[in-house]
Order: sequence, then structure tokens, then C-alpha cells
Amino acid sequence: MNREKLIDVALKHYSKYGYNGATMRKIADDVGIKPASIYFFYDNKEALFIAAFKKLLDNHLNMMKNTLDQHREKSIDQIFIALLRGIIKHHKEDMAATTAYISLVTAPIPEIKTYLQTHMNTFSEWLNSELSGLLTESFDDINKNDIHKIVQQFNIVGNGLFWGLNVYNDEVLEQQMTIAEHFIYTMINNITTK
Amino acid sequence: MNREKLIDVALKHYSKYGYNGATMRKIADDVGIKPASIYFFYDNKEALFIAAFKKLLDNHLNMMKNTLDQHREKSIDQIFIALLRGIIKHHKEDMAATTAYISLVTAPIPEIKTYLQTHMNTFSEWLNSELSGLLTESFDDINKNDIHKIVQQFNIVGNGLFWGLNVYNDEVLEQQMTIAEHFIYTMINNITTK
Amino acid sequence: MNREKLIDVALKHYSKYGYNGATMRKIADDVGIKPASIYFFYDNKEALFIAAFKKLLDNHLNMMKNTLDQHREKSIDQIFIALLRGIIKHHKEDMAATTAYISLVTAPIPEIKTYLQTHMNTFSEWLNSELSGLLTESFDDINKNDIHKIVQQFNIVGNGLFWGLNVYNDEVLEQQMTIAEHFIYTMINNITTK
Amino acid sequence: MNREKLIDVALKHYSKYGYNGATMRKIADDVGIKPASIYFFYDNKEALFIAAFKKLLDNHLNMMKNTLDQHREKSIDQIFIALLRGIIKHHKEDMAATTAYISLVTAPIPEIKTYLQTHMNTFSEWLNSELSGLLTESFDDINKNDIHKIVQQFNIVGNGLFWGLNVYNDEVLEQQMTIAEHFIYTMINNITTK
DNA sequence: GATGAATGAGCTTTCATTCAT
DNA sequence: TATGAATGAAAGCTCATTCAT
Repeated sequence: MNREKLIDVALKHYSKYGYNGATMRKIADDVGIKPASIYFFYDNKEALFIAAFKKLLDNHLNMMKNTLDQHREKSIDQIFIALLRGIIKHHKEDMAATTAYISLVTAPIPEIKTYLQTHMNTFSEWLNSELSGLLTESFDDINKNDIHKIVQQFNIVGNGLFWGLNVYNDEVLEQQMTIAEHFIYTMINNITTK
Repeated sequence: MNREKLIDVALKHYSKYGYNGATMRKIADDVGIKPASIYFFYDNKEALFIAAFKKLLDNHLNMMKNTLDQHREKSIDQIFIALLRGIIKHHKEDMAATTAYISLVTAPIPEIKTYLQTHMNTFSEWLNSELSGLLTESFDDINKNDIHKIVQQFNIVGNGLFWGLNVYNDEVLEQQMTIAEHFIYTMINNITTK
Repeated sequence: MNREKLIDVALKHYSKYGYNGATMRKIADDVGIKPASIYFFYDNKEALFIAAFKKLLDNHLNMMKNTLDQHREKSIDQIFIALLRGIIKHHKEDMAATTAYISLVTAPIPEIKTYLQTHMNTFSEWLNSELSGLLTESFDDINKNDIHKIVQQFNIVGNGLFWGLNVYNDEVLEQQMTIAEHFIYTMINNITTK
Repeated sequence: MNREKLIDVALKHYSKYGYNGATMRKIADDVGIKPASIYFFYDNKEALFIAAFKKLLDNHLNMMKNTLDQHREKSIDQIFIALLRGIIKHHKEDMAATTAYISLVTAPIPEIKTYLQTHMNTFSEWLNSELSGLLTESFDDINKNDIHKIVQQFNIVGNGLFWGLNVYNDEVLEQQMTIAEHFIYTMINNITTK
């Protein structure tokens, strides 16, 4: 279907050329239609990209939710590690989406920035509450402060791996993933043995 | 001087609007000259931006070198922490440069990508060798493998803070910085007590 | 139709102002459309002019072919004279095309020069073979060498009249045409009475 | 000297790129000065080119005068042939000047066109009167009408060779030159044997 | 004599968008 | 649904020219 295809191609071009570099003509060419035809589906360029970014962020959120659901039955450290691996795998598999995602941070459309901000908050809150829930379930006597600290640690490591994705080659990235795993083990172990 | 001013304004506009969104006219307006005058200093748009990006990356490297030099006499954990704080402070103080830096990763000019790659390698190697040197000086019996591991851990945390810079508000960021400090202490402590 | 009209106007402006002096804006104005619209029909300025020059040279060739066909039944000297008169008439009637044609010799676009060279060869060969055929039909015992000589003489006179077209006024030109006629008669007579 | 060098380079660029294609910058580069410096020697672009064209046309006239003077003592047919050979040699030796000369016919500056017209008349009158003088000296009883006819014939052949210069290769051109010689002989012979 | 710096005007071209079909 | 044709606006860039030094 064209509506969907348009969004995918728009994202691809956005990740390659930026918002102003992604032109209606090139997108239309890539989809196999004429530029004028895009306007049947979307009112204008901005509307097309807002739809595209919405999908991008929704995908990101859904991926994390799915990853979490698939590993819910595992031990807490395995879940944390699975989430980290999920982040990396998801972004590696669709680097176009990943660079698009990064570019959003510097997007020139105000509405996009607002939308991104909202998404970030939603995502943070969701992750925070999910990880908190998991930790409470696993450790009876864990206090709120420790939970908060562990979640933040997870965020730092997750973000560190994510940015590394764009900066290092596969080999270095895998080394960092291994180190991150050890880090998770130590983190969880610290709670247990307290 | 106009040559220098042009570069700064170009970076500002790049960080705000991306490469294609940063127009010669707007840059010229901002500098206070006419668009045609830019071409007296730089052959074309690409040349201007390459010069700007070069300066951006050089600044980044110099900042890290200076930060390190200023804290060289301190204990190893204090140096690591100072570097992390230096990264954050430097990027916070010039967010325009920081978003420009991030955008470089998705820059549409091939020559830029190559230049960025080279810079990244230089930077990584420099950081790696400096940190390795510091660790060897501080701990007589530390082995190569452990050094490598610690450097990578530092990279993860540094990158995590860096990306957090663009995603979280000041409060959360400060929390993460505190956590990162604890992390550094633990890391160094682990070596000492081995 | 605009595609055709564009070509004609482009030629007119080329003959008046040269390649760099013929601007897309002025051509568009003359056709009655906006500059941007030209790009719907032709990829760029060069493509437009190449199309225009192609038509110019094709017209020239066709005109010569038609002139010849219209006079084929006449005596050989009358045919030769008709061709000369045809050349002059055709160029006089469309001086814009004629000056455009002359300018092609000094055109700054390499592709044009190549195309012109090819056309010139095609034209020369066609004229040579046609005139040779006519001469062989008219004179049983004429030898190859003489044919070649006569064709070359015709070329000299034709070119002489053509260049005179751009240099002399109508009166002088008509005198030269009369002289050229006498020249043709003498030339043909020489064969007959050999 | 720069004034002279400027003119030569200007002509070269005019012959290559046309009036609008010959830019002050490129000319300055070629001469080895800065564009602003041209304005010390010539008020503006038009003044520079008018000076250049003036020199071009003067050279042409002088060349013809010299050629004639060098061969004045020869027989009339040899003089005519020498003039034709002189035209070809002069133009072949400086094709840049030749194409510049041709381009003048289509020059976009009105003042140039007027100047060219004047030159053409001067040149025609000079050639006419010189050739008439030579013919009168050589043939006592030649009448005015015949003189006029012969001069015009010479013009046709001269112009034919000249245009051939731009259209044919060296081999064909030499063939045409030979034919032109025969033509001159016949022409002169016709008078003698009348 | 020469030029560094600057600019108004204008160039070719691209862009998002429109609208009748 | 889709597009051929068109366009206003603006892009990057070049040009001839000026002028203080």
C-alpha cells in the first residue's frame, strides 16, 4: 500500500539527507509515483514527515515492549540484558530508522520537536515503571531509592551502547555489549548480596 | 574577522536547520555581509561547512586534551570524573556545536562522513592511549586486558552521558552524572582491591 | 506547442546573444511561460540548446534535400543554380537561424561541436554523392576526377555566397549570385565541350 | 606589456566562449593579474573588447596590405593567388583570432556591430580599388564592368575558402586551394585572350 | 599599478505546491 | 487515484564593477 510505502521511503530519505534534503520528487521517484500524487495521501511535506516520525517512534516503543514481553519469564538480569541486546539489534537492523531517529533531535520542524519530547517522556516513564515493577517483584526488600538508581544506571548504559552504535564498528560494539552484560550482572548482584 | 565568524554562524545554522536548511543567505545575514561575499572566503557551501566541521572536531579534541591536562596531577578516579564532567560541561555550554556534532553522524556530504570517521578514530586512539597510560602509572600490576576493559567501560558511560545530554533535562542529567561518579569509584576500587 | 516554441525562441536568442547571453529567463518571457516551466520540457539549458541545434541542422539538411527534389527534372546547370539560390533564400528568410548556424562553429559546448562535426560530414557526403550522381547521369564519359573537381568548385562557390550573406548587403549579394550563375554555366560548358 | 596581453587574452576567450562567456575573472587569471586590475587599463568589459576587436580587424587589414605589398612585383595572377593563400595562412595560423572574427558577425554589442560594418566597408573598398588598380595596370583595354566582375569573383572565391577553413579539414582545404588557383588562372586568361 | 574585500544584479536550477483532467 | 503542466519562491552561485588601501 502506498501510504505505508511513502512513510518508509520518507524516513529513508530523511535519514540520508535530512529534512530539507529529502525532497518530494526524490521520495516520489523512489516510491514509483509522481510528486503530485503524494498530495493525495498527505496534505504537505510536513504532514508526511510527521506521520513518518510518528510511526518511527511508535515502532521504537513497540519494539521495546515486545522485547520485554518475550523475556518476562526470565530472571531479572536476563531481562535487562535482553532489553539492551534488543535495542542494539533493532537499531542495527534498520540503520535508516536509527539515523532518522537521531536526526529528530536536531529536526528543524517545531512540531516534531514537541512530539519527540512527548515521546521521550512517555518512553522514559514506561521504562521506568516497567523496570521498577520488575525490580520490586524480584527483590522484596528493595527500596525506592535503589530502584531509581538502578533504572538510571540502565539508562546510562543503554544510551552509551546506542550512541556507540553510530560511532564504533561491529567489533568494538560487541566488546561493549559484553562489558555491558558484566555490568548488569554486577548491578543485580549488588542488590542480592546487600 | 569574517572568516572565523562565518564558520561559527555556519555551525549554528547547521545545528538548527541541517545542511540543506542552512542557507547561504541566512548565514550571510547573520554575519552581517551579503551572500556573494561568502564566496570571497570560501569556494562554495561545501567548502565553508567542511572548514566549519573541521574546527568543530578540532575544538572537541582540544577540549578533551585541555581537560585532561588540567587534572593530570589528581588521583586517577578524579581524572576520570573530571573528563566526564568536562565532556558534559563543554557540550552543555555550546549546544549549537553539540547538535552540529550529532548531525555530522547523519551528514549528507560524503567528504564530511569520511572526515568524521577519521576524527573518531583519532579521538578513540588518543583517549585509549591516554587512559591506558594513566592506569599503568597508577597501578603497577594491572594487566592489559583489564586496562582495555576499563577504557571500554569509560567509553560506554561517557557516551551514555553524552546522549543523555540531548534527551534528558538538567535535573535527570545531574542524577546520571552522580551515578556515573559512583560507577567510576567502584570501577577503580575494583582494581585496587583485587 | 511549448516544446517546439521553446526551441525556436532558444535559437533566436542564441543567434542574437550567444549561448551565455541567451538566458532562460528571457527565453521563457519570450515564449510566454515562467523560467521554471522550461525545466518541465528540458532537463537544463544545455539540453534545450542541443535539441534546438539538432533541429537547426536537420532543417538545413532537409531544405537542401527538398530544393534538390524540386528541381531534379531540370538540366544539370539549372539544378546547380537552384541549389545555390536555395541556400541563399533559405538563409536569408531565417537570418536568426543563419547566425545561430554560424555561431555553432564557435559554440562553447563540446557536445555541440561534436554534433556539428558529424552533421557537417553527413551533409558533405550527401551533397557530394548527389552531385556526383547527377553529373554521371548527365555526362556519360565524365571521369571521377572531374566529378570531384566540379563538386569542390561548387562547394567553394556555395560557401562563398553563404559567407557573403553575412557580410554584404542585398545588392552586392545579388551581383555575386549572378556571377555565380555564370560560373556554373562555364563550369558545365567546359565538360560538354571537352 | 599588460595592455597588449590583455587584448590578446580577451580575444582568445572571446573566440572560445563568446562575449558573455568570456569573463573578466578568467581573462585576469589567464593574464596573471586580479580582475580589479583590468579596470586600471580599460574602463569596463565593453571597452576592453572594443579595443580587442579593433586590433583584430586592424591586423586583418594590415595582413592583407602586407601580403599585397610583398607580391606587388609579380604577375597579376600570382598576386591574386598570393592574396588567397595569404588569407588562409593568416587565419590558419591564428584560429583563435579567426573564430573571434566570425563571432563578431553575431556579436551582442551594438557598437561592435557598427564598427564591424564600417571595417567591412573600408576593407571592401580598399580591396576593390587595389584589385581594380592592378587590373588596369596589367590590361590596357579592360573595361570597368569586367574589372568589377573579376573583383566580385575574387570575393566569392576568397569568402568560399575562408568559410571552408572553419568547416573542412586540412586535406580538403588544400584541394579547394588548388582548385581556386586554377580558377584564378582561367579568370585572368579569359581577359588576356578576349 | 595592483588588489583585497565587498556587493547588486542576475544567472541556472530546484523546491513544494496547485489544479485541471 | 494519479499526473501533466505550471509556477512563486528561493536556493547556490557568478558576474562586472567599485573603492579604499
